[in-house]
Amino acid sequence: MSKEITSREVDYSQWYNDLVLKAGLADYSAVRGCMVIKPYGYALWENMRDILDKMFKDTGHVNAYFPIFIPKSLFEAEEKNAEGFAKECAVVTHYRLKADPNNKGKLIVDPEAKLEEELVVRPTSEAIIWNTYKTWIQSYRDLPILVNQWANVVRWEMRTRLFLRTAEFLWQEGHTAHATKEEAVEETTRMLEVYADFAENYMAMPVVKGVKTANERFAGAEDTYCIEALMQDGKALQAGTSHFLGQNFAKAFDVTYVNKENKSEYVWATSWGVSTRLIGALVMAHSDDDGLVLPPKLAPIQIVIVPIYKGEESKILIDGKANIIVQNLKQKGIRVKYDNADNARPGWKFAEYEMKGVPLRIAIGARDIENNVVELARRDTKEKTTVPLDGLEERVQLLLEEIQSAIFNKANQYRAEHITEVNTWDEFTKTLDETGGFVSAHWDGTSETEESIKTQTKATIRCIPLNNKEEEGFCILSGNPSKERVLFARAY
RNA sequence: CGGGAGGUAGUUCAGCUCGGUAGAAUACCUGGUUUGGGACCAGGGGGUCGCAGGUUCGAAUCCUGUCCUCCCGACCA
Repeated sequence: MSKEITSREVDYSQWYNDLVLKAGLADYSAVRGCMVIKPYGYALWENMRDILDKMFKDTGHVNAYFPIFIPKSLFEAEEKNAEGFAKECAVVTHYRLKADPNNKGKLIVDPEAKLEEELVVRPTSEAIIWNTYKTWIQSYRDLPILVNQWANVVRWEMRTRLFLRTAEFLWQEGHTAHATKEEAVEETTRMLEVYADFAENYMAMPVVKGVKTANERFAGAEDTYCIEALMQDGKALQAGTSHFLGQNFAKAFDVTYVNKENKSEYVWATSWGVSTRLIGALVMAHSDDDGLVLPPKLAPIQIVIVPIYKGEESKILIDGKANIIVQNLKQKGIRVKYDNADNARPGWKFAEYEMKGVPLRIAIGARDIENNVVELARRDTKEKTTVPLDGLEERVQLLLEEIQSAIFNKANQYRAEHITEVNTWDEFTKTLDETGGFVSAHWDGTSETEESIKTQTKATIRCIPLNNKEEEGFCILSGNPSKERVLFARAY
C-alpha cells in the first residue's frame, strides 16, 4: 500500500483528498472554495473535453461564448430558475477600487463606482443566452440553434470538495432552441445518450440513465434527465444532466418564431452539461489505495517507460533502446513517456506512476536487452509479465484496450452487486446502511413521501430509470400503490 | 451558515500547558557510492511560526480580530 495516502478502509473522504493532491490533479488555493487544477489534472480534463467536443460536433453542435456577467434583471426573468440559484450567486456591485486614504498601500472599494445594476456571476447561462437568442430567432428557418459553450461558472457553495463541489468550476453547457416540442425532447435524450456513451466507453464508468423527480429537477426545467454513477463507497454521483426546458425560457425572454403558416409560436428549449466533477467521479469510480487508476482512453500518459541501469554505459544503451520503443509507440498514437531522470530510482518511479494512474508501465534493463524482452506492468491488476520486444507495439495496444474494458467490467460488477431491490421499509433502511449503493424500491410519487424518506435516511431519489419496467407494488414508506420502482441512494 | 480540529522549512509534523536565540524527518543543493519496488554516506542552504492588532523588557507560545483548510451537520441541479 502507498505510504502517501490514507486507505479507503480507514477514511474514504481522506483517501479521496489525499489522492487528488498526491496524484497532482489539484491543489487548494488562497481563495475560499476555489481550487487550482494542476497540469496533470488539467491534461485529464483536456482529454475529456476534446472527446466530448467531438461528440457534440458530430451531433451537429457548434461552440460559442457568452458573457460571465449577467445583469440581475435578466437573471431574474425566468422566475423558477432565478429562485433556484439565488442563494448561491456571487454578485458584482462595483467596478473600481481606489487607494485607502487611511491605510497606505491598501485598496478599498470605491463607493462612487457602484454599478447602476448589479451583475450576477453566471451559475449557468440560460438567461444571458435566451436573451441573445431572442435576437437570433425570427423564423422557423432560424431553427434549430444548437450551441454549446465551454466555460467556468460560479456557485457559492458553503461546503466544498475538490472537483466534486467547488465555488468555481469548469463545464460545458449546451443550449438549444427548437421549433417543436418533439424535436426538443429528442435533443434532450440524444445528449443524455452522448453523456452515457462518454461515461461508459471513455471513463469506463457504468451509469444509470433516468429522469429526475420534481424535487430534484433543474429549476426552470420541465424534465431533467441524468446519468447517475456509483462510487466505491456506495454513494451515488450525478455525472451529467440534460434538461427539457419546454417553453419556459422562451416565454420569460419572449423568444418566438414564425412558422410556415405565418403564425407566431414560442420556441422550445433544452440545456445540458457536464463539469470537472467528472474528474472526481473518475477518481472515485476506479482508484485504489496505491493511487489513481485511469482508463487508457483518458489517461494523459498511457504508458511510462522506466529504465533500470547500472552505470553510465548501460544507461546509454538502455536510452537508445527505449527511445526506439518511444518512437514506435508514438507512431501508433500512444501517449508514452520515457522517464530516464536520474534523480529518482526505479522503485520510486514505479510508486509515483502508480499514484498517477498510468495504465501500463514498461521497465527495461540491461538484462532485458540481452534477452530482447521488457517487463510490462498493468496498473489495474498490478500484474507483471515479461514479454518479447518483437511485436511490443501491437501487444500494448491490445493490452490498453483490455485494461479499458477490465476497468469497466470491474466497476460494472461492483454496481451490479450494489443495486438492491427492496419491498419493505426495514429492508430499505438496512440496505442503505449495510450494502449502500442504489436501492430500487416502490414510491408513491409524492414529494411529501420523497422528502420524508430523505429526512429519515438521507437517501434521495437519484432517478426514475429510463425504460423502467412497469410493476405493481406499494410505496415502502406510505404503503400507497405504485406502478414502478425508482432508484434511491445516498449521494454526493 | 452552525459545531469540532488545524495553519510553524517545499512537504508531514514536534515545540505552545508553564513566554527567554526556530526543531525533526523528508524533500532540495554539492560530492561520492548506487539503481529489477519509494537507496546510502559526507557536507550545505532554506522558516518575518497564516495575516493584523494587543499584553509584555521579551510572543510560535497569552489575548482579540481576521483569512484559509479539513471533518461532521445544515444548505445545494
